Amino acid sequence: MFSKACEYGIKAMIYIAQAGEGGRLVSLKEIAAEIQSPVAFTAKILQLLSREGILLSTKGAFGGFQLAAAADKINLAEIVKAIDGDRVFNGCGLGLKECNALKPCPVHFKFAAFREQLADMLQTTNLHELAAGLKKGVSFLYR
Amino acid sequence: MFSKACEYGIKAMIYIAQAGEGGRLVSLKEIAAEIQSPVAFTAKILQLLSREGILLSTKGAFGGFQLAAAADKINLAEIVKAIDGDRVFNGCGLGLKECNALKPCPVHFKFAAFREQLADMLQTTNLHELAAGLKKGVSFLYR
DNA sequence: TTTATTAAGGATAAATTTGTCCGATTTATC
DNA sequence: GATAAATCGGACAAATTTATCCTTAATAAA
Repeated sequence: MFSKACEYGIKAMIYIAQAGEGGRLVSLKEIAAEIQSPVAFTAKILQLLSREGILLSTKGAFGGFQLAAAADKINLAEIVKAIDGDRVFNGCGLGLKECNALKPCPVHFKFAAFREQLADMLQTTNLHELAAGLKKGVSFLYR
Repeated sequence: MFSKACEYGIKAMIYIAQAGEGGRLVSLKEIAAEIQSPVAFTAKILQLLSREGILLSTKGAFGGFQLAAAADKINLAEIVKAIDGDRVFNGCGLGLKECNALKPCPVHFKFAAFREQLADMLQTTNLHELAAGLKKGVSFLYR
């Protein structure tokens, strides 16, 4: 569904939303430990998210990352788009370059409905609610 | 969503359903040309589908492939499972090894509904209907 | 000012997926 | 029996994704 990079990216953002409340900066080391991801690879992903403007980074001692907006203003779609592009939202189910209602692949209309549901879900799910579940201990970032 | 191998596999099966009516054997060469896929790679995928029992292969001159069952008895879920395994059906959206209602990842329940819809769609979509669209010229396998 | 800590970023390596090549085998036809 | 057409299957190569290493730059604190 998503690339590994995107999975790490989503987990990192959820963790930062949960751990970075009150403007506290969260370090790469802490993030990678909490989401059980390879440190250097995670660094690349956080760099990307920073360049994309949905994360803020601060260098130097006691530096780290924080969300670029309130957690309830950042949705999953933004993160997925930043890392995996819009393949998830627009890409053809059978990989055709051009696939649309006028010249559809055989599964085009079967997929359309469901792709729309996915897009809607990603757009309406924000980091605040996901972080809340984590905080309450009803959801988990590893295992 | 699906691997490239799986995309080719689905396209190949749809094409065979359409071109192999009346028990006609369809050759690898023809299939690869029609779905615009690399011949040798497609061969591997068809071999796999044959081993999985959803395709029948015949060696030798005038040999080729045919569906192992009536087109309306083969659904997309079988093909996807044969090639990509059940990752699509069971895998966690964030890549966790263990992710279930008892120990869910943060997006588990958000994904569950939609994954179910996907599984349902794949299970209820059969090759016959997809091939029909192709035959009528309302859907396409390349571009 | 020195030191420790932290992110940035380039180069490289490992793993996986995708794709190619080629000889062996099977089968129909001449 | 020889030949041509077709799949099988193993080895290899290329491309992409995932992961690592190392140097540089920035910042806070001692």
